[in-house]
Amino acid sequence: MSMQRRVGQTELAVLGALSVEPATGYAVRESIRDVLGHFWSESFGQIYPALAALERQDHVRRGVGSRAGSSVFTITESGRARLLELLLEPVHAVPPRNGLLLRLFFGRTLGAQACRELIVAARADAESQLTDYRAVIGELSAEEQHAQDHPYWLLTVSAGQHTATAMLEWTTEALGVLDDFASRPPVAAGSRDPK
Amino acid sequence: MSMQRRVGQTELAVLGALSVEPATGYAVRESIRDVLGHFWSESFGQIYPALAALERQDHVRRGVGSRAGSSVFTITESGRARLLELLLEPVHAVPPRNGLLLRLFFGRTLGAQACRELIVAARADAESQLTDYRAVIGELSAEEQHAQDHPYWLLTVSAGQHTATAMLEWTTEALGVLDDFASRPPVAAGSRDPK
DNA sequence: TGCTACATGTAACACGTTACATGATTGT
DNA sequence: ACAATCATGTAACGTGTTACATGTAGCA
Repeated sequence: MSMQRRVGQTELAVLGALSVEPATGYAVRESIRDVLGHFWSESFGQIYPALAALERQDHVRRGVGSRAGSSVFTITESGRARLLELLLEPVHAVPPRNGLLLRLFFGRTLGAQACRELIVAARADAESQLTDYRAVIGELSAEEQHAQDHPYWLLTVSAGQHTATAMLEWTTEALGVLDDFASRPPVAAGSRDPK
Repeated sequence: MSMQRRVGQTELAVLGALSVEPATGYAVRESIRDVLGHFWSESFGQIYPALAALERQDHVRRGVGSRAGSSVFTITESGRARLLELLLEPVHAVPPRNGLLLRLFFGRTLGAQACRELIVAARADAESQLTDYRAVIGELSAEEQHAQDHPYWLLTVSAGQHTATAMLEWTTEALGVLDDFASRPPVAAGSRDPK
């Protein structure tokens, strides 16, 4: 009944980050960006208020940091319980908003050339993602700290790899389709059967 | 310099929908839901203000509908120009927020069983999507109206198929990994090499 | 000396959903 | 008569980003 402010998913991400190790707000954002970056993001504008709220509820405790004025937050027992509670909550599906596919859908208006460029960019994107994933796997195998977490972390990387590979294959196919178009004489107004 | 209200991507989706055929606000939402549903969504709260703004800028024109009080919006020439302009704008990448992968990342805390359930649900999701895509392709080949658009529309469906297939394959792999865990005796505290 | 990275926080803004208020039309 | 669907619009709310204001610490 206590009207708790909903910080929603941010609370989960922040508590999760702190469950790995204590950190400043700044460092929380860094680790979310660097470690969860492929499937999650948070901004300072969310993180600091979330930390303040978590502190009020005693889910994290504020300690003095190495630098003047900086605070190191540590997750409490009640924070770990809260984290589990949040993890067990149903996944809130975000409504899809894919700007690339939206543009492609109106490809006739946009023009085949511009579509081609969009797909080429998507292809480059998928390739650079795959490079990133390989690097992440390398870093992961070369660390002993959180060995028990590794199988789960690798699962999330694998999801990214599957998705990026799928995008790569799709762009190849799509470019083929588009090239077939380009090689066909344009049918401006009337392509009805000539009786 | 005219301080135009940013309706952003909604403007693009609405103009796009109206570029196919004139429609009421209600019908615009229906077609966005039914046709672009796999990669886009809009709510009434966005659509009606967007239509009003487009009308003010003369990008659409309001006509009387078949029902009392209903308005049928038709895209104007300036509206088509605006649509092309919006289509040419760079794709605004949305920051990633994948609740499934976030939970999986903290799988050690969440527990192997709950992770399994999440993945099974994701699998069912991917399968139902694939069924949908096949149905969409069927409907598409059985219509002559917008034949010139079909290649582009099929491209967006193909993207969905590639992604859903990738998810399906990933879930299979992930369940395998998780089952390997479960069959191993749990290592609660000390798994250091026994000297 | 000055740049960059570390660090905290707030305020303004943009965006999007949900719920609400209202009513006509169609079919049973 | 009543339910479902079509139809329009607004208001409240939640959430998330960006920009701003402020300052410290390390290093070249």
